[in-house]
Amino acid sequence: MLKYEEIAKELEKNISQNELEQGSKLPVLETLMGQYQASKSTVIKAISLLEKKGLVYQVRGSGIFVRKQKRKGYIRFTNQGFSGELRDDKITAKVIELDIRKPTQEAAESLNIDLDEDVYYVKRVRYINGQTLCLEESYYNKSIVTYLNNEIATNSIFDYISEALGHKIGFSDMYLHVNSLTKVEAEYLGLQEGEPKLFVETIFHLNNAQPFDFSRVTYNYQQSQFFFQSTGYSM
Amino acid sequence: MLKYEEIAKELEKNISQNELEQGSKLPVLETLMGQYQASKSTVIKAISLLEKKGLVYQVRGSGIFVRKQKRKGYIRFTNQGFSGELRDDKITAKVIELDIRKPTQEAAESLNIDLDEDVYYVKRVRYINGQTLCLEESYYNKSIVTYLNNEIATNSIFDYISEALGHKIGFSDMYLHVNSLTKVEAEYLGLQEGEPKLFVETIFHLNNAQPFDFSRVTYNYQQSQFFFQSTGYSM
DNA sequence: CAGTGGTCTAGACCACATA
DNA sequence: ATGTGGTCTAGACCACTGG
Repeated sequence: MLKYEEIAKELEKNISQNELEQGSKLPVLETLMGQYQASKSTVIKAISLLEKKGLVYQVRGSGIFVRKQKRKGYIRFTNQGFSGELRDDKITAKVIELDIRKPTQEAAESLNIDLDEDVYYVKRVRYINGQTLCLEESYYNKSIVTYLNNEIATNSIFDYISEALGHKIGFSDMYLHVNSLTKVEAEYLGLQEGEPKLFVETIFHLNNAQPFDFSRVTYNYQQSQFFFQSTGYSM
Repeated sequence: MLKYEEIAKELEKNISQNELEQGSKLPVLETLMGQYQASKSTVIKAISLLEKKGLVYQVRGSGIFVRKQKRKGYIRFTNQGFSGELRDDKITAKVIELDIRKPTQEAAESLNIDLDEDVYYVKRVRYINGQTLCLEESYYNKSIVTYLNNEIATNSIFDYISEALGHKIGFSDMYLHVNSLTKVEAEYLGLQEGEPKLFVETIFHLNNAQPFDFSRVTYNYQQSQFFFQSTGYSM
């Protein structure tokens, strides 16, 4: 673990342990430099990381202050997308389908493969604290995600890909829509046809930019309360 | 303008002018250092900025590559929220109401003011390329935003706040829901009652963390196609 | 104008990707 | 093994805030 990550982690721990309120001032840079035996740049880098996460805000010439989320019960939406953060809640999944097949046109384009290449297709319903959260269909490029089974799909597929298969997950592109539930979708989510839905398509890439997963997710609007922190207004 | 911002701007210009494809490799760091007469750290900082914007991705030990958006016609959703980016399209606004009043309970809490303090209330419909984009209600803390009129509200209120009033806009907290349109909302947006909507509440803060604007925005789902780029998967 | 955060540099050294 | 990106440092200097 890098030094600036270490420092960021420590600071984060201090903030939550001491239950610092919004607006609380952190120690000045020089103090932090001494405390963590690090150079100014390194400390600033650590703090910028926290700023990116939405935990602090910096005011030039004044100080570094704690930032807090006002409302509770919202799913945090970060630069990693939702899924990276859902680990905090009790998320479970039920696998509905899992097989090897040929991709749809859209999946093939998104994954940058031919229509006759194999993909793992996974259809799951995910639950948050016992309620249906979303219906998910995913297409994994089989030449990258070489094996999948029911047990893996019931837990975190991404953990498996990075830990067991040793792939490094990189960036992703998300496309969001709002629309009405089809009959089939409504049944899976325990809702009524025509009720609203949040529909998110995501293309996940490896570290080296190769797409390995194309997913189409329909969210239960009753559980879909998202929180998003923006940082800085420039231009 | 800072040196690393300058470099980032130049690089961005080069990417778009040369129409570089996804995966194109940028010159190596040493070249860029020479080209812009800057130190390694400064160049890296510039590139990190571009990475944050979703324009490039970096692969350690390999290079820096161009990243491109696959689908067209989506509104980009960045760390600045939507509005920061909407400038590219033809956005217009029609003011429906504009007056000084007392805040609602929710607005008072969000703005951190008392129920008997004054706010500017603005209700607008915004259009994108002639179509209704959203219905927006905003509450501005009058002790900060001391004056507003119809003309300002027809254009960009935020430009006015930062340029004419000299305030520095800082971070914001956004809360997203999906739900169904009420009859009134549907009328403003030219849709039917019960159709889906994306509903976003945002608290905007100044540089010094003081909230100055609480807004409630209902989006026309037909125009609400958002694009979001995530960077990096850690933890 | 004092206090504090932020930029920028040169250079040592490290970590990863690719062949 | 080599090329390439990234961390880290010490210190000079700059920019903003607030009394």
